[in-house]
Amino acid sequence: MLTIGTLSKKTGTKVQTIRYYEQIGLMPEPGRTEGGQRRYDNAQLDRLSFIRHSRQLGFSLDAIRELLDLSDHPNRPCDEADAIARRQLKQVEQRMARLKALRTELKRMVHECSGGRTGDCKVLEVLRDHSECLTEHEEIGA
Amino acid sequence: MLTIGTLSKKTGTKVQTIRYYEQIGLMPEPGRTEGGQRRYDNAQLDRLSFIRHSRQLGFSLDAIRELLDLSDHPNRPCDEADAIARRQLKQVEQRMARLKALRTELKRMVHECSGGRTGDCKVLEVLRDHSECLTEHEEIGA
DNA sequence: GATACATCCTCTAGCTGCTAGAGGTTCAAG
DNA sequence: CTTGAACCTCTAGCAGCTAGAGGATGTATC
Repeated sequence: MLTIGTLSKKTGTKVQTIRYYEQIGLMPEPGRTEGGQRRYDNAQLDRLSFIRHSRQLGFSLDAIRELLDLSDHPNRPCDEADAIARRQLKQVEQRMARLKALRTELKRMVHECSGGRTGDCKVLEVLRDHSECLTEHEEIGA
Repeated sequence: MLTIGTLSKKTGTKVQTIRYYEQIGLMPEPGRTEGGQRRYDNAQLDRLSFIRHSRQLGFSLDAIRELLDLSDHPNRPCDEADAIARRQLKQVEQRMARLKALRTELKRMVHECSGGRTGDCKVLEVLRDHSECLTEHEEIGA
């Protein structure tokens, strides 16, 4: 029987976050002591590890909900899990492409700054005038 | 004299967002008509373009606040603007590195999935057991 | 059995950066 | 003068947590 604190340490998830996962139905309601404190078993530890690892790989909580559901039904075909992972991969690739364009632009800004007064600062100038950019970049909402 | 809608179209910023920027003090309070509607001038259009462009380059609203302040004082040395841009560049590079590790892992997961039942799905298996990962990856909070 | 104190509990509010909607007013064209 | 698009304010919501108040519990030690 594990306390929430132990679970927290074992998975690297904050105590508050574990309670939050329970609240949104991602973690099941655990057993309680007479005094009302949560006690977990190993299955729940595994589940939290799964969640945590999926988060590290960038999956949304909604995607994780689906993945957990699939994981709970070993006899279903796994196309769906595969599709979710592919979707995630695609997203990651898109984000990388956008970041690449940003990096180019930022590098250029920084390299051209000559260290004078803000009045002639290349960094600020570029921000003032998008037409000075070589690449299209659209980071907002990434 | 520009309406908020015109400003919105010219900069690609939603009307609500412009009002939000005003609320948090990023945009100045504009003049108003007798009836209470906002009217902007070109200086304010420029300012919003600056904000918008900076957002596209991934700067936080706090960073933009600093950059705007620097831009308003052309006689100060521009080291600071340069530092903010360098910081941003560093962040972008860190995020790219993290995404790269993720991509590797996701690719591997997807390629190894043989299309059977969820019980033997490689995707789910990897999520269950971090030790199957080749790389360290820590996306959370990216 | 008493005491200390770390850990637990619930609840509310806050973070970033918007976005959406309700319910009502103003402006400009015809 | 009427219509209808665009404006106004206000509140609440999104993801995914995180922090803090104010109090109860569990366990180790004496």
